[in-house]
Amino acid sequence: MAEQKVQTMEDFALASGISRPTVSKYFNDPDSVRSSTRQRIEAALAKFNYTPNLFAVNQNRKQTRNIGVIVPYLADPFFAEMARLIERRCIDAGYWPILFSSHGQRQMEINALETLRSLRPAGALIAPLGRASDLEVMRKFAEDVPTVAFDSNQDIGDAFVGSDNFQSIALIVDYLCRTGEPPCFFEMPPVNPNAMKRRAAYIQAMERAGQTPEIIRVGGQSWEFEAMGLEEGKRLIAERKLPTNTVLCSNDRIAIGLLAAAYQSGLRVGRGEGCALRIAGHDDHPWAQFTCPPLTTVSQNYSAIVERSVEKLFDLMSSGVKSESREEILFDGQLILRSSA
Amino acid sequence: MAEQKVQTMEDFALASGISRPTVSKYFNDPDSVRSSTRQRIEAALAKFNYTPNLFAVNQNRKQTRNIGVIVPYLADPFFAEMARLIERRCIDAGYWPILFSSHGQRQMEINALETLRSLRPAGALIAPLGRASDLEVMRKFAEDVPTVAFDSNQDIGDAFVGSDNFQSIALIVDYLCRTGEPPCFFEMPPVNPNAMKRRAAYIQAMERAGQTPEIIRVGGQSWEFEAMGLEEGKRLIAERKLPTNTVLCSNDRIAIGLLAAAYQSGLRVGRGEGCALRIAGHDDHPWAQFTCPPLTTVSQNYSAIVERSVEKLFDLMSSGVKSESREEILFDGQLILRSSA
DNA sequence: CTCAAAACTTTACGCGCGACAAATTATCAA
DNA sequence: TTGATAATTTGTCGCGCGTAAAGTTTTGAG
Repeated sequence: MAEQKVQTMEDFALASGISRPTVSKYFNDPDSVRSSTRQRIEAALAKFNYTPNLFAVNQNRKQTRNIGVIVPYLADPFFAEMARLIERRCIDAGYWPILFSSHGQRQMEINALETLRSLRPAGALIAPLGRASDLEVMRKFAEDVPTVAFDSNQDIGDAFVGSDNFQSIALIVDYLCRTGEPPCFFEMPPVNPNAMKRRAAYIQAMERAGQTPEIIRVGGQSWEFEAMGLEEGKRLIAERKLPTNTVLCSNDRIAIGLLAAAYQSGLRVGRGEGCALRIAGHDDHPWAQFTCPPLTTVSQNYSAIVERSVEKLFDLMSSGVKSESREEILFDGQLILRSSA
Repeated sequence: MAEQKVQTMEDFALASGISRPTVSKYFNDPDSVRSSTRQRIEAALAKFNYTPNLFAVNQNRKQTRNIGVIVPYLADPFFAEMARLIERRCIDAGYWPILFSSHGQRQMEINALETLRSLRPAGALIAPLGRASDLEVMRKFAEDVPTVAFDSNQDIGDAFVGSDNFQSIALIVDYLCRTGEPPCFFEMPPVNPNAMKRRAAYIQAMERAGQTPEIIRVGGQSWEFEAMGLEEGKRLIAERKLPTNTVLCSNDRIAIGLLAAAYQSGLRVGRGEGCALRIAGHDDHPWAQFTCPPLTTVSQNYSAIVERSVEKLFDLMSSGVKSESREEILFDGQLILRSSA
């Protein structure tokens, strides 16, 4: 079989005995051609292993099928998992997700936005860095590209999808108050609005329960939450500065660090007899089930958040009009009882 | 200021008073134009915020500046970290890394390769899934694109960069034998050659030390190593089937699961008095320092592996010729002593 | 000031494909 | 069989840019 090189759609059309425009139509929507034609094309496809040149395709299409996905920190399994779900969902819908990580750095986020823009994406799903974000740049981006924000509500994009921190934090505060000493609150660094909201939600929930809020304050902009939880935790334990024997951590990564600190300090964590400390988290991080002891926490509804984000984005993309009002969609968290609290 | 729309390079050239070919030259290499010209262009750039259309650029360039990066499982922080380092390195060198995750699935890896191919990348850095990989497809890909494989040595690509499992496993086996009961070996699922090599290395090291190898066998192709370590570990402990009081895990994620199993079974882990079990891992996973107790392990030289992979790829890209011999570059591991063993 | 080299401008072509209009052919119901 | 309709073919244009050739200007050394 003389396998001539089939590089262009022209070549392929010739080789398969179909005209180029029809082949083009097929690639845009396989169901738009007669089934007999489709079969002939697919037979040729199997033989020649041709793929349209994505650059040429996207240069000419009015709208590309690219969807940009930007997450603040890919080494955080929470975002890795979200990214995984989003990718799958987009691919299934016939789109091409392109993943960027800001790696916790302002400039990387800006770069990602610029690169993304030059790809003329049909839409974007963005979890902003938060305080480190350049909102100006992001707003300009969102003016041109349908954008859904998730996780961190920075008032950018045409919609936001995330968790209701006030509901979820209240849930676990109530649980902790009901089953033992009221919790103090181990903050995460104020990198994004979630940090602020969770703190406020904690205060609100404590006051409603008639308790005095106690907050372990944390500064900085670092995303190395585990290290922070460990170091700060060791110090607090050594200096006996923990206000109560129950600690609610602003997120699970902080809790993982604090669990390590407790272990290294010889404190037994849990809600049973002989335990000196209760530790709870927030997010239901993929590895919260493997900590020692397994972490009691509030789950974020990963799949619901992804599902609605993508759905909302597709709506925006197809409608074409910029809605004047920014929609905010919040999902409830769920109590995940394990043995750490 | 009448800000006319500057969309194309033509517009931009007109607006900045420079000819289009010169502008084009500037974007390809800012140093290739006279500095006075460069300043004029950059002044206009600040004013008009123009970016060349990536699709048009890449369609015409003989070689794009895209570099494909494929990892088997992005939710694994080891790969997340590797991806992060690779991305940074490529961007610094003026390339555009595009990240794909196979999510542990054969078909996703094939898709990634196909999508990547249609981006006509200048090169690719691939950590293959391993046994689940379609080697046929991968080899065909590597015929057309300069490819460096890392982490998992599947005999594809023009070079391989990774760790010397025989060196690293021997290191920790010797340490464990020297300081206590010789270790048994808790396998990872045989997803890739590393699994096989580490097992073989363990056997070799034990025999050289005059000890009898004891292997806890694991099957399947799952990438959920922690869950496997936890469940299998609980079973083994409950049924008292652990051959020795020292367990060397094939990687840190297995060890994290086993640590959780030990904790939940009430076994104290460590090398001190009153400890029932020693557990060691392999890789120096980003979170090995936060386990309870902190994990003794062998580190992989992340930065060296990344550095050499990227360097090797750039060599291949610039030389243009396919070297007839496949180079294999292995780095030594280093003993990381913490308190789990 | 002179002159060659370097940098620039002008002009033109082509990349691979989407999109469209007009002409042709295949399909299916009556 | 006929006609209407859907599907396909033919032909043609243009997307935004890289690239090359040929002509023009600028630069800097002597």
